[in-house]
Amino acid sequence: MAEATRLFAERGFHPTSVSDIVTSVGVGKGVFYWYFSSKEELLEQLLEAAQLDLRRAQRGAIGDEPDPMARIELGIRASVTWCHDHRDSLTLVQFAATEARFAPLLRTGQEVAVDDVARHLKEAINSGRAADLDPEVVAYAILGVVRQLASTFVLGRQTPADEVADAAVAFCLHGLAR
Amino acid sequence: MAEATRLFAERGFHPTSVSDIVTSVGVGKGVFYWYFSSKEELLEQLLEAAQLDLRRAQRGAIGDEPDPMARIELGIRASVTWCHDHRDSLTLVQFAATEARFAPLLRTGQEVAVDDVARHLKEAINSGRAADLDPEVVAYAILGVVRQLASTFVLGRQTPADEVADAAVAFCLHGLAR
DNA sequence: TAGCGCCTTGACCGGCCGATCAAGTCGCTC
DNA sequence: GAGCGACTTGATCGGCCGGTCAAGGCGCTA
Repeated sequence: MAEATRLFAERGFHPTSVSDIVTSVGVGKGVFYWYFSSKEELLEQLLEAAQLDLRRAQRGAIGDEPDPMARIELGIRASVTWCHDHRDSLTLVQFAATEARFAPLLRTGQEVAVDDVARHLKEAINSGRAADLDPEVVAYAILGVVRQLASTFVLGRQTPADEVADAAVAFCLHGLAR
Repeated sequence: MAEATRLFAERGFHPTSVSDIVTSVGVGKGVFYWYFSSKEELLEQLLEAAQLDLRRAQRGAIGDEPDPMARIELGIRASVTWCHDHRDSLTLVQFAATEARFAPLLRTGQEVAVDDVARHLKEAINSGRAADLDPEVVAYAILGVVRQLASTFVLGRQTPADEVADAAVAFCLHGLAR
């Protein structure tokens, strides 16, 4: 339920009771436990759906672009846009990452995404278009930039997604030195 | 109490009860409420102490280095090292950032650190040593890189702090493109 | 209309947890 | 040693919350 995502994101997972959710949706508590076996399972499903959706957005944006550097850029842009369009999911993911129970689930999905980026990077390094750094480390660094800029500027201030994406791409590609 | 930080970090804030803490420390519950007015206040104090300590470490590392680019590099290295030496505090900060009650406290401290970096950046840009990007945005991007690399490699795998710091500096300074 | 299974309700339960507080203990001063 | 204030104890309370369940609607088939 999208409504549950909103509530969790707005008030936090622990402070939001099952009663809150069902009241806000306008149903009885039983129907909740008919569809989900527990409050935690609901969160797991929300997280899985969010990850799936993000990856679909990334894959869609990349399409069959042949240039590995362009693929990375398109992925970054798609991620920022996705964060813009799914603020609540982003908040939820960020919370879940701090809970030992849910962290493994997220880590798995994150590793898949990182591996993807790292693959493009290896290709770019081989063709001399990218610096010869550890692709995995760089992939995590990119993830960090996107995460931080998205949560500060997209979530916090209401900066337009494409401005944020431009900044993220510029920084990731060339760093700050001249 | 350092013990409380450990417990919160290990099991999470909400799942750790006040009883857990006092039992683990080996005192009665009353003594807890003698020193802290609530469980939340304890967390606030832990967070404030952590932020203060991190900033002290950064300031100490930077010293009176005249070169703005070198100041930024020293700051990055000091941050990674601090994360290495205070894993529990880092975990705690990451959690607190996702709770609406504590986020403002953290944001304040974060803004101070970001402003610092942004100031060095402006200086570097004026002397032509850094690219002409928005200093604030770049400062947040650096923060994102440090955060992500620290939590993945320092917290997760047991990568030595200086290796992680090297990678963070290399990426932040020159990006991934060649 | 009788019977049945899917879905829904919301009062209720058991347990936990943050917070309180009456009852101390200990060390200090006069 | 009486008195006092700083500190500690742990039983106890009130409330909340995840989860259960007996009861019933509602639509279907026969």
